[in-house]
Amino acid sequence: MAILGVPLRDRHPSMLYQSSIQGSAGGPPSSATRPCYNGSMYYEVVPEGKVERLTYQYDDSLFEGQIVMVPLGKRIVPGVVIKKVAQPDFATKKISKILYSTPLPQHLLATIRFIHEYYLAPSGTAVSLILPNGVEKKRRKTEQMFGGAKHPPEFTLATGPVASSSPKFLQAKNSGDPLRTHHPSQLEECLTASKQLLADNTPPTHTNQTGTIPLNPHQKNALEGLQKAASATKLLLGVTGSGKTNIYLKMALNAFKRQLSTILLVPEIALTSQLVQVFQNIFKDKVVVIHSKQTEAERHLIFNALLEAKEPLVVIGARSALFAPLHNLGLIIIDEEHEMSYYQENAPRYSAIRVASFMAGTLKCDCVLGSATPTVADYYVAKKKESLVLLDKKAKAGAIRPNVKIIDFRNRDNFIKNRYFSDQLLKAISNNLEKGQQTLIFHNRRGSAPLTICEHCGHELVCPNCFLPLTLHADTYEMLCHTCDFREKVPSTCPECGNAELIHKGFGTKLLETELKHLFPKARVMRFDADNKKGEGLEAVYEKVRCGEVDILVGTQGLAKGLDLPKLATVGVVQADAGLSLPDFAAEERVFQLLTQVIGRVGRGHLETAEVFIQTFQPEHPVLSFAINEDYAKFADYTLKTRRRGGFPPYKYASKLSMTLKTEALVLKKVREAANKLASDKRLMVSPPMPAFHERNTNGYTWEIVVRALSRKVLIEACNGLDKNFRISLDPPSLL
DNA sequence: AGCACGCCGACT
DNA sequence: GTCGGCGTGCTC
Repeated sequence: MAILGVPLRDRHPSMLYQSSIQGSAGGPPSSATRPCYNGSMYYEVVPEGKVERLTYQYDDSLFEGQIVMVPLGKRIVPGVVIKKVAQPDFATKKISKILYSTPLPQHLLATIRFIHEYYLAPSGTAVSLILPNGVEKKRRKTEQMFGGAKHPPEFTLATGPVASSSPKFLQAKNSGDPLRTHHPSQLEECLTASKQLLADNTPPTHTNQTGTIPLNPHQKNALEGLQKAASATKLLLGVTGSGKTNIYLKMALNAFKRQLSTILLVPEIALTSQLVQVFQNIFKDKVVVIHSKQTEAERHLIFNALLEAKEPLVVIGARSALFAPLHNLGLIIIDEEHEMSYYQENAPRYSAIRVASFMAGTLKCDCVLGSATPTVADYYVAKKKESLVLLDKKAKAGAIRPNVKIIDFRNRDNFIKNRYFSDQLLKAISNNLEKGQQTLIFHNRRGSAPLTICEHCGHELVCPNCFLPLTLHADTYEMLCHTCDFREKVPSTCPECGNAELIHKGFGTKLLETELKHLFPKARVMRFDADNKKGEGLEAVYEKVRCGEVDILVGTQGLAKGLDLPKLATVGVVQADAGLSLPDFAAEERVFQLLTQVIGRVGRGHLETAEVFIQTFQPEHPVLSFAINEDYAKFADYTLKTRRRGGFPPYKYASKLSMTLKTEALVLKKVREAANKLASDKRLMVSPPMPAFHERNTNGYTWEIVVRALSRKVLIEACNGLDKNFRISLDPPSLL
């Protein structure tokens, strides 16, 4: 690749077999790229940080995408070489160090630019997404790094020589297989399939790969639909239990056979051990899991291995895994694509869905979005682009539709025995207790009581940092801020007037837990929410519930994801409309998603009957009936109509501009100024400035403007020239 | 992240 | 008229 150590061209050979991006974008004419032995060469580099491209000098040829260290102010920071340029008319500093001879894959360079232009984010923040923390650091030998006891379960060090071409520390661990301890689940067939595959002794490392993933006719249909879809990004709308995983596996295997890697994004890796297992059974040591428990050094080593990998891999991880430096990326799968965790809230504010879609377009590869409840915006786009594929048959024989009952919270006759739990729900719980079956109770508020006020003077207890109401936690006798974790002992008297008339209003999961323990003294009640002790994650709770150590599980919506409990007979939603009153265009959508997930927890064919009780103040709300009837299409039509009427996404592009300053007067002045300026453009729909949902914190006061336009280009242009104090959020998933 | 720059109030 | 507080923005 090089003569006398000098590369012949700016494109690394590893990029050549890939489809080139955007024609000739980037590369200078070949005459300019000829090696230059004594003169200086100049390169645009994007350093990490809130920075754009800066020009540096270097005495040798460099590849586009090479990772370097550059001086920036008084510091030396990592950066990425973007392209070679002519000598600029200003003084330049010298690139301090070359960190890797292998450059980043071309599609990631295009992605840096995309995030900058599409989200108005500084290019340097996009670079930070790609480079691991401490790329510049020397790391100890891998044996030491991965040999410790604290390393995560999915990884282990392969000690000694291994007859495999993959990097040693990427080897998947095969001991402690959760398959042996776990009960059947929605992934059962995949597990069976992968076991068969193992029995056939045809791991993908062998070239004469004959193993196949058995697909039922519906799945086969869906796969064909995906292959025929008009655009690179496709939406797989698959109901719970329809076997989307089989289709993911099949497509990843197809990519693998073509020597191409797959990235599989999941909302939270902690809840995904089964999915990881299924992929590891098929792809063995070619599976690389990226998760939040990895240390900086481990992540760095994985980055190195991916960058240098010569063979296809399957990378599984949360949002940030999308930026894995794979040179042969051939497929992106995003599971549960509606999840909020695919949006990054801090700079660069981006949607992993949109960025993945861009990457797929760039690489001309598939991007599959999977969900039973996709966002209506993604549904709308997929349908319009003829890239929507339905998978609506349950794969599992014997799966039943749960019996869903709506209970009117306003009718107190339904709540004679208890003010939070309807008589019907209580009856179902006692039935379950007799039969040794389990109950799941959902409520969206943590703590005991979300509001504490003085009856005498009306003073409300608020957090001194966030100015948000403090929540009573009766078990520890503390007042807690759910935003900044501030805590104090419950005051006996009002801090304002000194009166002892403090009362606690509303109810949270801790209160419900206490109530249930009262109502069913013999039952084993457990609570799961963000207040659980460290180390007592969902997996641990899940295991306890599975083993039958718990009769009633109370929790927030975090519980709704991924649980598969064979003895679960009843699910209760304490107040289903809690989210409907939020002043946000996506509020109904999130309630629909939650209810659908909740209903999906039961009726998986383990028991003959399954019941869901939905208590609500708005029993006639259409979103409830769409969820109960499991009718996504009707829900989407209804929601799209209201979006069109209100001028919200996907019919208009939206941007939220927020500014935080020391004094209210100052923000107000600046925000009004900007709003007036924006309003002069008739193509824009500008909301009057509003105080933010979290109006006040220690940094000052926050106000917001929402700007909408039919054209995204118009919106971008309008947002581009604004006051630098604005935080710009384009296509925000929520306007709260 | 660190530093220069500049704008405003307090003081020689 | 000068010193120094800190808020703003640049770093090739």
